[in-house]
Amino acid sequence: MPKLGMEPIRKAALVKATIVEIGRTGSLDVTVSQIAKRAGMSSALAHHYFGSKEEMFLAAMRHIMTIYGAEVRGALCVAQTPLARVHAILAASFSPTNFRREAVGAWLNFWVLAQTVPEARRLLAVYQRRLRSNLLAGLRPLAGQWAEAVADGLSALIDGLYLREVLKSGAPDGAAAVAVARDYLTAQLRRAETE
Amino acid sequence: MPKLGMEPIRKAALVKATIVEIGRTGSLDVTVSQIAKRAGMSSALAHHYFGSKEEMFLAAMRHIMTIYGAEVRGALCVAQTPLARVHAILAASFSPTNFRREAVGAWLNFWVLAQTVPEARRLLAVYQRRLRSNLLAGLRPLAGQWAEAVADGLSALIDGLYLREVLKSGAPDGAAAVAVARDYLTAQLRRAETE
DNA sequence: GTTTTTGTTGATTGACGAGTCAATAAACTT
DNA sequence: AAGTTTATTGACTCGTCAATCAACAAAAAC
Repeated sequence: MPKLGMEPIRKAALVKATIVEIGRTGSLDVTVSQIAKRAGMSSALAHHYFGSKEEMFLAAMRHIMTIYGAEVRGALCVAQTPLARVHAILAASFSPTNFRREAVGAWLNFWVLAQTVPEARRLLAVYQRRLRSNLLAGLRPLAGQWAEAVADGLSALIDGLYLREVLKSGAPDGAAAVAVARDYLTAQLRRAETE
Repeated sequence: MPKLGMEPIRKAALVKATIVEIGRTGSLDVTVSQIAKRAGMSSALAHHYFGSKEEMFLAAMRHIMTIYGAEVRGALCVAQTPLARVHAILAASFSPTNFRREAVGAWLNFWVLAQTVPEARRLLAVYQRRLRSNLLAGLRPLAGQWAEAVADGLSALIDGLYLREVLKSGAPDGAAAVAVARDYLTAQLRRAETE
């Protein structure tokens, strides 16, 4: 049976299954067996490819971040004006993808993981730096010397709005979140103009 | 040995121990035995007073919320002007209390819990409504018809800034978070004035 | 064609943990 | 004084689970 070159396929399947299982249970309390079963293999094989459960979590985290990063890049490359670039980031941050159960479970639990696992914290820091620099690229032409302050506020607001949307009862409303974020942006830009 | 009237004492000790253990491990992966040991009793007794571990978590969550609520009330009652009231809420939200390891662990993990445990979600909704109404009381005289929008943005910003501060490497900086939030407030109020 | 590398799993190990139970003992009730 | 309620725990049940290992199979290398 052994086809060669299975490693990347198996690993990808495990990463996907890990994210699905975290989404299903809403916590990191998922067993390697559950993950392996969903990925169509034995738990021993999962341990063979990733040395431990923690490695699986970290790989899953990397994958979630990669997807988010790709979405942002995709939205950015069609944006022509600085303002459009910022709007594109907002749209990508509150896209339906990010509100899927698996993504929500992943983000919330990765925040928990980042408290204690240095590698998880590092990954989160990378994401935050990238978001900030993407925002800055759009904001500098718009807000000049205030660009940094606006970028800091806006990136925190993005996380906060996301948290609100995913934890409120009822379906999350990405459009509403975008509206609040744009409102913040408008207020800050108007101030930057008049000062 | 059996003194009567131990129930409230034991329960309080267990709640406190639960929060400490969650803070110590950074996750909900704490055993009833660990909690009971820290609270100075057997795990059987812990099960006797709270029927299950989940009940302990929920009691801990209620306790954290109560403390936060008390801090906000305390700060509010010395504030004379509407603006001072909003500032008081910001100060309370980013007080050193909330940046203690135990509080951080509690909040992050309660967000995770709120995904799947209805009672946890309810408690979080109560906290959010209270925060919003406290903000509104201060904002209405300042922002008039825009008060609601500003309150929504500000409360999300509070959560987002908290998340950033606790997950960044290095000690959290409450003052910096307050500064960003005040900045947002200033920008929104200026706009409300001129429109 | 034998050796090495890669893929794969069933079975096992060794540990831990939530919740229950029976038993003990002190304090209140009648 | 007998009975009831409250406090308390050691021991136990029943289950789970991460990680390892031995073994087998097929492809590649030599």
